[in-house]
Amino acid sequence: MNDDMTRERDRPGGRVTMQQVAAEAGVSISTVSKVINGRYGVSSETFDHVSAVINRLGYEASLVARSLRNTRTNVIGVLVADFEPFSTEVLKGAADAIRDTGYELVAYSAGGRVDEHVGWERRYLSRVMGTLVDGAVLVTPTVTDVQYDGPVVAVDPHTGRSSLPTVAADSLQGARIGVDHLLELGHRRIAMVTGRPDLVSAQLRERGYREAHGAAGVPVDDSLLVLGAFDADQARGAARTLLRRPDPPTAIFAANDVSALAALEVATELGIDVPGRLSIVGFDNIPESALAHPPLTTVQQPMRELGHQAIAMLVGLIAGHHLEETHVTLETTLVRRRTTAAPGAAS
Amino acid sequence: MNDDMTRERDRPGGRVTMQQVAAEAGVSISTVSKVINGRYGVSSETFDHVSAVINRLGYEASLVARSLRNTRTNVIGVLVADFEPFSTEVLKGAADAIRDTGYELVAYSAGGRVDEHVGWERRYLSRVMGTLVDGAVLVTPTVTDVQYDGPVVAVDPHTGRSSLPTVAADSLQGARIGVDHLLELGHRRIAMVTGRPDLVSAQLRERGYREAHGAAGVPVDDSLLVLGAFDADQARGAARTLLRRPDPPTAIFAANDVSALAALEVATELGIDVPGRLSIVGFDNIPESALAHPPLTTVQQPMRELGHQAIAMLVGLIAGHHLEETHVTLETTLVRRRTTAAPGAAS
DNA sequence: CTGTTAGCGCATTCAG
DNA sequence: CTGAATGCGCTAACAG
Repeated sequence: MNDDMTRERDRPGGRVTMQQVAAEAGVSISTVSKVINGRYGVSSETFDHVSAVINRLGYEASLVARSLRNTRTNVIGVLVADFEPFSTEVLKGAADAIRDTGYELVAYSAGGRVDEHVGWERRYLSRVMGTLVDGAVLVTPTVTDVQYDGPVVAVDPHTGRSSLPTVAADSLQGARIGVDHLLELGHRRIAMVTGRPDLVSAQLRERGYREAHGAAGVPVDDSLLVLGAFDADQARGAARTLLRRPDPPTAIFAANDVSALAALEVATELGIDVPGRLSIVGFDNIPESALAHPPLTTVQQPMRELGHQAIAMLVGLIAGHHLEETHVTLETTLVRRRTTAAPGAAS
Repeated sequence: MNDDMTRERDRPGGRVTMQQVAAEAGVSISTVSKVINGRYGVSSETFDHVSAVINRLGYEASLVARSLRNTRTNVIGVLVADFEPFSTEVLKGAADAIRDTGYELVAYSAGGRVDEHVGWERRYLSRVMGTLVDGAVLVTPTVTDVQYDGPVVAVDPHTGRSSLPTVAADSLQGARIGVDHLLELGHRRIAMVTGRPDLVSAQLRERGYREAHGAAGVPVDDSLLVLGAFDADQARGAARTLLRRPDPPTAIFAANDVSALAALEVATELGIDVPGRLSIVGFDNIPESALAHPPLTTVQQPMRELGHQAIAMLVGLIAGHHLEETHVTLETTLVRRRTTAAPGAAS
């Protein structure tokens, strides 16, 4: 602890302000501002002097104060409900895309306490748009009335007609190939752990599930569809319900990998061999899915590419460009690993 | 005159301000502020009326303006050089830890353009500390003089004695078990693709490599140590140098998984069978490592736990608690997959 | 070339 | 109980 009063750091965290730089350099605040922003109208002598003081004090302009004053901040926001595998993959793609744009990236999350208030994206948007960030990418937004007139792009968006530009994977096609794979292996009792009903992606996956059955002439048993809501806990419950039935399914198609991994966990817990007695197919191909035992067969969606595209569109929007495509859809592919086999192929 | 009363939404993004709420409700700005912050001194009548207007307009306080005014923001910052596998895993752990704290999380990155200015963390810190965030977690900071007196915790920190509290995995022990594994398999010419020399973790991994050799009585050939700097491109170059030697090593120990994966790529490219003619061991166990062909044998460090611990320490720090341990070290374990075998075991 | 002034959106005194 | 005034750190007009 030093008692010396020579330092005038009053804010916690030891922030140095322009005020202090100006005082130290013996000039006015606005002169410091000019030096920092490289504005003309400063003698090279003062410039050097002030620069030296700035370096010595380690001054750096407060993002917040600057944001409040300026319209442009040069920062793009990625708004997520939580940092989980899907959103972080999208984030990696966004980071990749932003590298050459000159923008900085801020990812913002309320820490998963989303259910408290449906419509978190609306609140987040109000909080940061127009001040902290120049534009925002919304990852899996839930509400239907995000009628925002600023530059905003949604990834894997909600139900309902949205005026927002969107980027999403082709969930319908993806579910088709996932369920077709199971059907081709000979499965006839295929259960589904469904996703969050408010998300378009979840609805399409269920539709794909039904269409695949229809195309194969296999009737759908509606009691085999259980809500998993893209949530590990809920999906575990759903899987338990399914697998404890007197007539359990021979396969489970899960609306996302987190749910599929949960189902795999439950199967192991109940002593059900996978893929011997139960086949499981997921959706997403999050990196974690390859780490499972056995590694998960899943429908891959290009998560990073989703983030990449969203940033590209957003940057165009901010620049005032007109978007060619306002609703971009990316393809999915099947990744065969070890959780699927023909039914009754007990090991 | 009252020209400013007629002002509509001038900010882009359609942000609603207190100004507009006040005008719409026919009250003053300070009354709106009181309603929002639940301050006493407002009649329940006005309270209800103003609340109604707030809901109708969808008003939400600007994070930026509020940050500027208040000392506390209830937001914690995670500052990263880039959103890559390691930092995003730490981020997941941080998100997990923050769930019950009431804090929100902001992850900030300059978009990988770090090399332009060494010491990015110093700048980031100045930008956000004391205004946007109440405290910060620094992921793999590089400079040696981050002498910040605010609540800051470093994950996998830099070289030199740091006054900052730190959280890191036991790199020395990790490197020991990784190299021991190779030694036990019978390898005697083990190369190492080293990490970023400015990071303590990288130095310890090299030391572990040397100690393992010493303990086994196997001399170290210094020409077998090549700089990879935790960077994919650089590691690829290093691996190429190593594998094109007339007397190539029979195994490579890489300072992190990104480097190991790069080495694997080069081996494939050169037609060298892994693990038949070359064994590879990585460090980190990022999710991607299991996706490789063949899946990577690696030393796992608890990346999420790193983030979790850092947040726990930071929250304590912000609350003014005294830290029990200022330098936390977590254990590592070996994950055997398919990139290691006895030397000369050509397939 | 430099300093003074006026806010950005909000929370907090302190008068009325 | 309510509103006008002040300032957080900064930039952009405008004065000197």
